[in-house]
Amino acid sequence: MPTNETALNLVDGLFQVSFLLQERLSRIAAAHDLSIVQVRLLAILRDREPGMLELARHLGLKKSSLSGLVDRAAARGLVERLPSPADGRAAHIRSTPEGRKLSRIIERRVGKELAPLLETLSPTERDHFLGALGQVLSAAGKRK
Amino acid sequence: MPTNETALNLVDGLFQVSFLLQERLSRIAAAHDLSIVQVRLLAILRDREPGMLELARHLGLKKSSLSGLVDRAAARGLVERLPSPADGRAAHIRSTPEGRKLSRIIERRVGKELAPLLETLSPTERDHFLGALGQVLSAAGKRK
DNA sequence: TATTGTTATACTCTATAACTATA
DNA sequence: TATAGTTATAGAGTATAACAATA
Repeated sequence: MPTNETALNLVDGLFQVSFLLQERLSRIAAAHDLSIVQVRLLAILRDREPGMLELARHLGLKKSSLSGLVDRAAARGLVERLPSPADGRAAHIRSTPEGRKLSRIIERRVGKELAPLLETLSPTERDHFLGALGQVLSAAGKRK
Repeated sequence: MPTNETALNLVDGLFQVSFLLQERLSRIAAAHDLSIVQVRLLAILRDREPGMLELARHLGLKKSSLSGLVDRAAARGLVERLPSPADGRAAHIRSTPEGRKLSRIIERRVGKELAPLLETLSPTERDHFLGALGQVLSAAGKRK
């Protein structure tokens, strides 16, 4: 069954690439004293000011886990808590200029490190690759 | 520059898929009271009996980090330490039958959960996808 | 009562530095 | 001296459960 064979190898290859990306990102983040989850936090806050619950959902965390995460980011001046005008219980989280700057630095650095890994692919191959990734995300409901 | 555009989207798409995989794996592992790193540990031990340093290198960890990791896995009866006959300082780590069984269960479960995400791709698309992943790994030096 | 968020507590994971035992 | 591994210690990240304040 060659089809199943490919499917199996695909799962394997996907995880190998996934771990590769996580390692690279982790190393780059660590060079700026950040963890992967802090990088994700800053990335989300680049175009949003969500509440704690919404942020927890985006990151797949419990709200209590997020409290500490935001505490540590806030202590470093990367994010700040804003009281919600509409709801006295709620807080909105906003990244500071320094937080956004750091996020951009990380993003650029990651792009620069990963570019060589993609340059061996022809433009056509890249298009197909991107298409396949899109289909996977779509099938997972991560894209409309 | 459409080529750079695709490259940028590719990095983005790769990370989206990567986080998707990590979340799925994490959830499946957690259902068996395992972390991702414990799953990786058991996977490595499926066909090897490495020493602590070699294991640390495979996992990208410091040897001291590995001590605790192996401690916890051993306490659950998933792995065991064997004295090295050749070197009195060294230990070899071996997975127990239960550890190997658990590793197979996780692997099957992951395959079953991810299969639907790949079924939307045609056999040809899968081949191309697998080829692209292989090229990325190759460029990263993760493959000969 | 229900919801938003924090706090208390406990555990895993990781690192650095110091240590033990063997080579 | 050098190497394989453990231990001590510290901090991040996560979860559950209990709590406070507001809706």
